[in-house]
This record gives sequence, C-alpha cells and structure tokens, in this order.
Amino acid sequence: MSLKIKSNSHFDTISVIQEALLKWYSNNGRHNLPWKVNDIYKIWISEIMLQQTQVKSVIPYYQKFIQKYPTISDLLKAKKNDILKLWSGLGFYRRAENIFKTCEILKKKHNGKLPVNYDDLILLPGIGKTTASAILTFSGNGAYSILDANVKRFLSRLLRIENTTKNNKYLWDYSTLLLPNDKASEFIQAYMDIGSMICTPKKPNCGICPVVKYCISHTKGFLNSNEINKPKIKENNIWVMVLVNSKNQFFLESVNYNGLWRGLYSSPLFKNYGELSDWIKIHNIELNKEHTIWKFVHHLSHIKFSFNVIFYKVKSNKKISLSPDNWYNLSNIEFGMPKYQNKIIDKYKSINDYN
DNA sequence: TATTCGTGGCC
DNA sequence: TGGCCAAGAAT
Repeated sequence: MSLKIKSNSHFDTISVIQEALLKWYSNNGRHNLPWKVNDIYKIWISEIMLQQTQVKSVIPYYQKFIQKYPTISDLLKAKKNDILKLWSGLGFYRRAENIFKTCEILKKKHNGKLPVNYDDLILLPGIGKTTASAILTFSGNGAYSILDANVKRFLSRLLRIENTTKNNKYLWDYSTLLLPNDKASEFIQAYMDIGSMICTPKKPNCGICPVVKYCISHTKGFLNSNEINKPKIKENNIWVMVLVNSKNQFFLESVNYNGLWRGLYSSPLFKNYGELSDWIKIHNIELNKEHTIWKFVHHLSHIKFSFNVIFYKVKSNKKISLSPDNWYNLSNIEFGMPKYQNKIIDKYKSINDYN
C-alpha cells in the first residue's frame, strides 16, 4: 500500500500520528460514556444501539436496557417483544430482532456467553466488521480497527481522498495500518472522538486538531465529495385506522408494511384509502359522523410519509366484527410501537381529554 | 453494489 | 427551518 501522508519516513509519521491522537484523546476525549466498562455484554449492547445513531440519543435507551437486563443471563430469558419494547423509539428495529436472534444462538452454541474471538463474533446477526472490532477491542480481547462514519471522514480528509464507498477498502487498510497494537482500545475511541468532536462534517475545527500538520486536505483544500450516492427520498401516503373502544382500549396489530417497523404493533395500516375501505367493510364498520380525520407528516431517512389518520370510536352495541384479542390498554402494553403510533396516540389524547 | 432499514440532533 | 447526517449491517 502506498502511503499518502506527507513525510520523508512513512513509519515515523505513523507513530507520530498515533501518539498525537492518543495524547489528544487522553486530554480531550469522551472518557465518561456509560458503556466505558469492562463488560463485553454491555459493550455489545451499546455498539448495536450506536449503529447509525447518535450518542446522545442512545444514552437513555442504553441505561433503561441495562437496568432491565444487567447481565447476559438476564437478557437470555427475555422475549422478543420485551426487547422490542425497550427499543421502541430508537429506530432500526432489525437491531433489536438481531439481539434476540443472537441470544438464541448464544444459548445453543456458545454456552450462553458472547464469543471473544473475531471469527465467531462476526457470524452473529447484526455484527459486522466495525461492530465486531469495537466489541473485541473495547473489551480487551484483541486489537482490531474500525471504519465507522467518524473514521471514514477523518481518514479520507487526512489522506484527501473521496469519502465514498469505492474507497472503503483503502480506508479500511489505512485504518488498520494506523492502529497501534498496544492502547488499541484508547486509539479506536480516539479515532471516533476526533471525528465527532474535531473533524466534524461541517466546519471542522482544524485549529485545534492534533494532526493538522499531516492533513493533506488542510494543505491542499477539502474535497466536496459527499453529494454522490444519495438515495432520493420517496414520498408516500399511508392510511391508519385508529379504533378505540368504550373502555379506552386501542385496536392494535402487528405491523405489516413491507418489513418496515417489523415486530412492532400499531393501529391498522393501509397503503391507500381503497385498502382501508375494504378492511372496514369486511369488519362491518361504517364511517359516519363519529369519526375524525387527522393528517401529519412523518419523515424517515428515505421516505416522507404523509399520514392520513381516521379516529373512530367503537360503540359496544354495534355489529362490528373485530377480534377481541387485539384490544389493549395503553398503560400495560407488552410490545413496542413505532414513533408515528405515539404521535397518533398523543393526538388522540389531546382531542379526547384522555387520561 | 445499491437499497433498505427510524428517529432525532444539529445548524 | 429544512436538510444533512449519525459508533452500519444485511441483502
């Protein structure tokens, strides 16, 4: 591999950068994050939660999770819905499913414990290269480098190459090359901290960067290469039939929307009004003056949903044919709900003086 | 390899 | 204030 860092001696430069990052981290890094503990189980949970999710958003979810499941053996007894409930609101719910799947695998193949070697760990669902490396390195089980969004941005600027997927292999090799064998745990944390605190996406704070001397972008100018490969945001309509009975119970069912919000529960969803119309006919529901409509917009990273919500109070004397098993009191729900459902419930409460 | 997974912080 | 982006992985 050819090193692009400017120096007469590449290997001297590597050790200088290593020391500069470690010293900066020692003085300025994030040392007090709640998952900075010597417990591979807690590190695992934190690393899954932190995938594509900001530290600030993760902290309360992490704390609630660890409070309910302090050890891996506690978690092994959990049901999938228990985990999804703790996850609801955090997003990317496949991660919660993967934690449950991992528990099943650990019970069958690993004596109820997380493996502490790379080859076994990366086979577990939801654990890729960066997550496996972080779990092992932070828990003191080896020295493996990472390439998360922070490191990608930091290294691509340092080397002045485009921050694109086609450079992933080069950046992975470089990330590994720069990793010191001793203090690897501190170093990968320094990697991420400098990315999130100094080498930020917009207006990087080069004035206090410990390796600004070696940064080719700082000398030759930054590449503006982040415009490529941005998936377009689709716009979709979605219809929701919100049914509430006389006991203030909500009719909820498992979400089935092309895999979106899988495993969570919500009021029945429909792709268009026709599907909703068919559904209410089948269940002998007639819309009349008892219903109200509410529209709101709910953004995902790749879809802009325009929600069309019908609130409908079900009277007990009607011939409506709805399964008696799907009515739930909001106070003791044992599964997770998508964020839009919470918005809908909040709206219902504000309309109906619900308590 | 390009998409598909949620939600909220941040400016 | 609307748009960018986040401790990525699976397919």
